[in-house]
Amino acid sequence: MYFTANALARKIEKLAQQSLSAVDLSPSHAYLLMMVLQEPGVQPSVLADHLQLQPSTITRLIEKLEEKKLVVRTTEGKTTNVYPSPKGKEIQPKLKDCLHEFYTSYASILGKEESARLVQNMGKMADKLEA
Amino acid sequence: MYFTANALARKIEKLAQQSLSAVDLSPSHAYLLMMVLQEPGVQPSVLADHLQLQPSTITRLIEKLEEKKLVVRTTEGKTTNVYPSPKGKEIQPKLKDCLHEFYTSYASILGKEESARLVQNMGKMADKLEA
DNA sequence: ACTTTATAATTGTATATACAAATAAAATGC
DNA sequence: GCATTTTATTTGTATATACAATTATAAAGT
Repeated sequence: MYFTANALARKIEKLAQQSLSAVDLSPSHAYLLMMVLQEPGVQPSVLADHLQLQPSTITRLIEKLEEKKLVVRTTEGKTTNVYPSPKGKEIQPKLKDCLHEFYTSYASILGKEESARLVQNMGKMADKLEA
Repeated sequence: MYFTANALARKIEKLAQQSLSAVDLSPSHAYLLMMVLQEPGVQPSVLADHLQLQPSTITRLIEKLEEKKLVVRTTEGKTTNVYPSPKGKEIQPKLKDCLHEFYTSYASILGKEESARLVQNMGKMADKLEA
């Protein structure tokens, strides 16, 4: 179980990286940017929740995207909002294409239904391990 | 898919860590040591193969176990052999218990059959992603 | 209103893993 | 039998993520 779960995660990661090479973003960065584009002003805590990553990790990801001038951060009191920059908005279509390519590439390898089922099962398992 | 696979891997990792706290080893170290105990003199390349990790990662894991005096390495020509140390042999029963506890803990959460099926499916998927 | 507690985000540091380059030895081709 | 290629391992460096501690602010209790 331990190895299988990890090996799969690493292989999926690799596949995603390949699909995303056109936008020069790691999978996590790409999904984070996607969320910011879909929900401008979203807070880090919300991102952490959706992406299932620790807040500190989110901070680091945002920093990287800020360096690349793809997002901007504004802080007001204890809350921070993350917005897409013009450059970030610009690459949205390309990004969407890449993410879709990632989907089709694993779906073609595993089959649409089978991959959907696997995702569902893994999710169920992850949920149960929550507690 | 991307997040689910990663989230699951991280949660499994955590669960394994908890089970292994009694032997103070990370899951990877524990499984590597287990393999060395079962096959004394095993080569890094074989370990890399079985544990599905890069050779460089195996080297790093062995280094750590050597520091802890749990294994020893001998090099002859271009091949290296890894053997358990007396201390390594000593903790074998405890290690076995911990790994079994890890198994029972996820099996109890997910059900025996369901977890077996998931492992199988993830493995199949990982294999297909090989190429 | 002031103290206490809870929440949001960040920073410092650590771990796991990988890739690419370096070494070194063995195997192969001619 | 030497030159070339392949194989095994290690080293240097980079990335992703986490945990624990810190900071800063807001909320709640009295």
